[in-house]
Amino acid sequence: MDVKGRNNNNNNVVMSSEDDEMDLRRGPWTVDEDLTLMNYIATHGEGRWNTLANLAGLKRTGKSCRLRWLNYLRPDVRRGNITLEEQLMILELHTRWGNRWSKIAQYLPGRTDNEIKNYWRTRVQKLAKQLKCDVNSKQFKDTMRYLWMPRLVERIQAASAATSTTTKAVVNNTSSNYINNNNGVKATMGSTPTITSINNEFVSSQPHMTQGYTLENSYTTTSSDSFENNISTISNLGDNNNYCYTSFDNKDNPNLDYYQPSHQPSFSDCITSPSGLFSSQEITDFQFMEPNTPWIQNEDSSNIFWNDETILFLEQQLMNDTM
DNA sequence: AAGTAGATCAACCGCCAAGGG
DNA sequence: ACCCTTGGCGGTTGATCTACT
Repeated sequence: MDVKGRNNNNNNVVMSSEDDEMDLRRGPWTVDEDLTLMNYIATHGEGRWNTLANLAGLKRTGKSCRLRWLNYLRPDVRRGNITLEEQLMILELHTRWGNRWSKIAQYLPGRTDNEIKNYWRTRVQKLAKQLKCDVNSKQFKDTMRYLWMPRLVERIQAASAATSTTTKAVVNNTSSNYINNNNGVKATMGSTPTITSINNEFVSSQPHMTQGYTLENSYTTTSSDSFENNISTISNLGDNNNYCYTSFDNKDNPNLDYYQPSHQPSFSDCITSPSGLFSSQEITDFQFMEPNTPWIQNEDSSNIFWNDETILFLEQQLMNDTM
């Protein structure tokens, strides 16, 4: 991943006069800063971000450190395309909670609120614009619920059916990309530079990094939340048509008549992988799986969902509705 | 090859709530 | 009750990437 963002000009960081006095850095983080932050947190833990920034010797605000850690450096942050299942989950949760991105992110393992927010703004709002209606209008919401989401479920099934026969081969191919031993865990992505954890210390061989993540620790729930006990589980969608999309059970439960639940797996069953393609053991084998895997990037799943055919279809449906 | 427009997403901003003194 | 610090959130920006002409 390239270091990019605001004020990125060969690491020349723009500072306000106030920041200049404070000697605070802004703009894109350097690899050295990342390593400093990661190593400090590995040793001392997170929290008390302003103090942390000072003690770690980072010329950053506590807020900036917190954001960098939560959105980018955290080991369980997952990167890469939003999967079809995740898209469905986002649409579903957004109908329930609106723009409460952090809340939505809680149900998408490894995804940050920032990423979901970006997804929504760039994809969903774009589509609303293409359909010439307001993203918050009833018309658009109905279109999502009754047209997009069922269609998305179909596509998930279709994609899953196509890939299920090659799952094992994929596992074998992908696992060869990793080095995982007792001394260090290394994440690789083609020619992408790496950050390696050796004896609990992060080092970088090249000036960029990729993210590893563990799935099993990245999705948590609490028994006190009745909604979470009835969490919608969007998973196993391609499992011999035995897919499920179990509904929210609260009184303000959205109308989910676009799905056809066939069985109710346990919550943990449904979170081992977004598509349920791998067993728990197979997932465990990928402690540092790269994002570029078939069930994370369903052959550019965004295009499957947002292609011209789909847009045309939706436009026609909307036309019919308004006639 | 160069220019351009649109898409992406890391990072920042401002606001708010919680908690402690 | 008030002030200050901290953490968290949603909204926004803008540098970079990518696709297209």
